[in-house]
Amino acid sequence: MKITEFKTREGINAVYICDLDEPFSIFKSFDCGQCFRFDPVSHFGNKIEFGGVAFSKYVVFAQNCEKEIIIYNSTLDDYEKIWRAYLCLDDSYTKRNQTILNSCNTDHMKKVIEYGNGIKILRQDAWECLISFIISQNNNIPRIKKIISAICEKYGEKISFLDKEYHSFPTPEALSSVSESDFFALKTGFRAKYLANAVSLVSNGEIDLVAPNSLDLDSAIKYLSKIKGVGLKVASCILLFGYAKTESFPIDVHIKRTLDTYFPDGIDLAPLGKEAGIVQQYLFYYEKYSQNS
DNA sequence: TCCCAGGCTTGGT
DNA sequence: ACCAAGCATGGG
Repeated sequence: MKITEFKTREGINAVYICDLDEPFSIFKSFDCGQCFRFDPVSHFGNKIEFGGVAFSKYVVFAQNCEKEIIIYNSTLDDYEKIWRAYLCLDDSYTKRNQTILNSCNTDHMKKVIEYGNGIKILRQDAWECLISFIISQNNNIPRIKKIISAICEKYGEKISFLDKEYHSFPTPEALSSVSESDFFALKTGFRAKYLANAVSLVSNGEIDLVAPNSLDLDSAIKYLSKIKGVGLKVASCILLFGYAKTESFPIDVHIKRTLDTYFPDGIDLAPLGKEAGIVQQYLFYYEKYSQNS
């Protein structure tokens, strides 16, 4: 893996990473429904570009071949402090894929790993995941994105990049004075009261978002379920995407369909261990996006 | 018009 | 412990 910093014609700092140890798909990783704040863009003329805000910074992740990544609007320092972990570049999915096949070597498993190869579970901010996945319940991805974007525009900090304005995801403090009816006005529907409850529990300290880090999966699910609107599935998503608990296996309607079809006797998660969440993501991506599903 | 969407809470057995 | 209804909204 080789990393260099450069400046674009526009004078924007960027980081170029090549000779990756394994394939990485920016497209799949940002298209697979795990994060709601990135969209395809075409600022710099690369084959694939996804732009969005994470950790209060606007960035563009770009790619022309599977063993390179370009991060625009990032310094080497940002890369070390934020994006390396965010993109999960210190975690070998080649090894994980092998571990998966060792304990579950079915035709369908081989197929979904192949189809989803290059997906990485992004290490997102826990607070953003909490709010985002409360919004996600009984909802579809385009509308989830729309609502989150509205919340950021209204309550986030302005971030400008190439003459356009973007917005950070608002902090708990920034949302602490937002009422249920304010959330309702943003088309969150019956989730408005859940959001108000989450904001209040986090900002008054009854819920400590650092705590789940030192809890095992089941205890962490119980802990987060104290928040109204957080049940088994939402908690599982928050822990998988916001706490890097890759043993977490969220079951939504797509996964349910997959399990009914391909694992009629149920799936044994124990042998999958820390790979269960990766398997879940491969299954989800195949079920939702493959023509053959 | 009905069905579905990265489900949860509530109130009934 | 399990089950169904209800919940807001928008797109197909």
